[in-house]
Amino acid sequence: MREEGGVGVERVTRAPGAGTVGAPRGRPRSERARAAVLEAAADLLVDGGMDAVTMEAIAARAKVSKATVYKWWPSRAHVMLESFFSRTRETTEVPEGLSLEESLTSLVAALARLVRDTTGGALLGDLIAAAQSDPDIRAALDERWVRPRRQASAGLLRAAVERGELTPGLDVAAAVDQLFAPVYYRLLLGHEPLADDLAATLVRQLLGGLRPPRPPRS
Amino acid sequence: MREEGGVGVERVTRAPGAGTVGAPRGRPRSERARAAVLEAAADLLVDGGMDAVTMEAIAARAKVSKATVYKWWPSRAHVMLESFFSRTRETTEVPEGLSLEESLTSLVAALARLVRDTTGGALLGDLIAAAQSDPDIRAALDERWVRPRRQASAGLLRAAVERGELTPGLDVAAAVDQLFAPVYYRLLLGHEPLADDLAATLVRQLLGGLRPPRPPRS
Amino acid sequence: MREEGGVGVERVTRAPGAGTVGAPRGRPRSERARAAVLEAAADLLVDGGMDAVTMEAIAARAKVSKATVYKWWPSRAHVMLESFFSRTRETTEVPEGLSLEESLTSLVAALARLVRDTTGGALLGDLIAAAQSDPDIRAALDERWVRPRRQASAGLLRAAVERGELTPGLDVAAAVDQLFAPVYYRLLLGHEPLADDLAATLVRQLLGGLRPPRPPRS
Amino acid sequence: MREEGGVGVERVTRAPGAGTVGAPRGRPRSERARAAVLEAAADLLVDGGMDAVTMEAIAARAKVSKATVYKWWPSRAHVMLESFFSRTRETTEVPEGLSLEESLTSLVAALARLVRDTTGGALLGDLIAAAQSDPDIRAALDERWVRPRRQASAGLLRAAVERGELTPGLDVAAAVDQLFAPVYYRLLLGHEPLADDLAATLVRQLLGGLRPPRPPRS
DNA sequence: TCTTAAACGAGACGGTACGTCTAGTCTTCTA
DNA sequence: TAGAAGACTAGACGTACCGTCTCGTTTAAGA
Repeated sequence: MREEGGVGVERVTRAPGAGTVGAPRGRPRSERARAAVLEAAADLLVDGGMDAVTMEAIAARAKVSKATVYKWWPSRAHVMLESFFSRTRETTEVPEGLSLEESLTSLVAALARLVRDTTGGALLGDLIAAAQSDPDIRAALDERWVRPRRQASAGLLRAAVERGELTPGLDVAAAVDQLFAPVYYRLLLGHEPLADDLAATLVRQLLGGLRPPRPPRS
Repeated sequence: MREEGGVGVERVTRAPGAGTVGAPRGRPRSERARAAVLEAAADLLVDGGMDAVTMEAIAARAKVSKATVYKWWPSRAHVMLESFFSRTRETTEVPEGLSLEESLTSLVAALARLVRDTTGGALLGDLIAAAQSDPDIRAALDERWVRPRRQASAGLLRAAVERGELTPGLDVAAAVDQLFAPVYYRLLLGHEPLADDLAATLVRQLLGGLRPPRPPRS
Repeated sequence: MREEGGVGVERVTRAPGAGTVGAPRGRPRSERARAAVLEAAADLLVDGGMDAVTMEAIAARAKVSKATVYKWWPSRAHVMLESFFSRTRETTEVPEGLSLEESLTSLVAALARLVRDTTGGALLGDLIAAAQSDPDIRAALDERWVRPRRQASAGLLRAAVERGELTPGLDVAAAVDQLFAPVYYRLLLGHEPLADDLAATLVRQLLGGLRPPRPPRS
Repeated sequence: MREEGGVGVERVTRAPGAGTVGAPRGRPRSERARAAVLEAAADLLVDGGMDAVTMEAIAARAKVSKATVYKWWPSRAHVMLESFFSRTRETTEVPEGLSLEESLTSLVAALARLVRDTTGGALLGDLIAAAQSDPDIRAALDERWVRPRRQASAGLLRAAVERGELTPGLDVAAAVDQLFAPVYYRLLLGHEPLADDLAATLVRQLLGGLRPPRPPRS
């Protein structure tokens, strides 16, 4: 029932191959319906919490038939997934000419702002929750969200190692987690606020370590 | 309706206070039913996933009336919460005589083992998921799970600062997150395995930092 | 589990046998509880309808334990049955010295007044309803309510036949029904009101027939 | 919520009026489901008594979802009501050319046979019982069952009065009750059997009265 | 006075049905 | 062919009442 192995968010209506494919037969997919569904899902989440986001409610709010929703998204989590990506045009790129510390801080801070200041935060939390019981969601989150961001940071770290700026024995995956995991952790548990300077603190503490700076030499 | 602000797991049948409290009236609560429910919830979770843990299924498996389940737990998440705590007799204590690094590693490793090797891992993941839409669960998790563990580590760190072993400018909360959050993160997203040496790596990298050991002196 | 074949309303606490039986051991039955239950049942019926008369509600309203109710009455219908009889001290006797027509009218009118003007009406309707699915109730109603009243009227009719006042070919049972059934019918269906002169009309029409008073003589 | 004042049994799918009404949108109602429910209800009643007719059991036996049953009938009594009418195609018409006595006997006997010999008897008894606590049922029974039958008989009686065959002072409503109420009475209480000749007896006794035929004239 | 025994209150328990809700699917007509 | 409308099956939800049970407490009569 699930085609193409997982969560296809961007569906290609026609194959863009070389040969003339001919116009797609029949009524084309309604762009209005697609957008309305994604917006309805986000709206419902924001002002009713996760439990309010039912397929029924999405269809009703988007003024779309339930069958139409099911036709294009296999579950409500998939709707939220696409809704999340469609409104999160956040980039993983980093400005040129920054120091390692500045670059990493920029990436972590971008995530923290997204989580704290936009509806994307709630969406993301609920998606991670949904991932606990839906492997499909978990895979999609990993592929399309976690992995790209981790790779960006991992790339910076590896380059720094090669430049001799970081220690060669570095466990890159663990280091990346030590920068980003706290943000997710605070999103999900809420035990501490996501302060403005959190990103800088995380980067500083990780790069520099927690030991005292340097015993004054005589 | 709920006493003592949220999820009471240990219910005191009679206050052992000074004054005579009087015997509890009526048929006493069935300990058998209580235990069966908690076990049924854990069993269902393990061999059917989160979606299999319905109140209906819990009652059926525990051979207990649905009304009895609802009488003592307001939602399935509360059942799982108590189930989790009742089978997680994990301690936050740390052996005496260990170095700071060893102590922290011990704590992180204990969490990683719990998450990776016991049913507590799945329970914990689902509880964090449930916390996204249930403030009651979130509060209970924070109070009874997150906070005690964080305080244990934070205590160690603060003591080390006072001993001069760690830098005074330390952001303790952030540091604790940098040690533990990666474990939760990997539990929830599964992007990387919870390797045996992860705890040691996390502690080493945070305490020592990522910079090369000794800048070559001319 | 049901002793003495059906609905025993008056329970004999001690056997009145020849020998002195001695007082019954233990705490005697609480007359207060008994009365409170019967009253609670009637009250609930009156101001909440049949559906409001649950064993739970009866016990609560009577401030009596549910177990106590079940100890003395096997079902709510039995409670209502006893409640009905205990507050219906209506007699089947007829004053001396009345004509047949007057006697019958008196009996029918007494029933009509009971049904129309007292809470006994609602009770009786609900008991007949309950009798449709509970043979126990049906038997009790027949034995303790229907039969005595029918026998009183049937006796009057049979005596009149013997006096030559009524036709010998009379079907007494059918005649009794033709006098009383309309009252029950109107109670249960409510298609026509229970007018004051109904009893007189029923008796007159049945005794005298519907044909014109005097066939025109040539 | 209920249209057309109560229990609508025959639902008009489309108004056949002058204006074009347009086809009904959506999937049409399943006739199979409707019939199965009605039959299941009757079957359950017959071989399990009134208490066996639960919505749950009806749905299960009809192999229909509970939601579907609730969608079309607000209570089990409504199901039984429609079930009763759908299988009771009994008429109120009377053959031409019969005497008044024969006509009335025919009507009463038809009712008695229905009550005694078909499943309609039990259905009817339970509907009258249900009417005691559900005004909706009471109204439906009155409108669709009691009233039409009473009017048929009342018409015959009134015509006879006009022909001079019956006394002008006749209370028609009471007379009709004296013919039919005994049948209902015996159905509900069961104190006497519904004998074959009951109808004839009731009619004869009412029309002719109970007094001896005619005192022999010298 | 003390023992014994039944009735009583409170209330937890295993069940069953309730009536509602959402998930998904299916069927029909319309655009 | 997509979409809208909406009926359908399946099954969990949380509640209410059922009738039973297990306590501790009362209230008498008998020892």
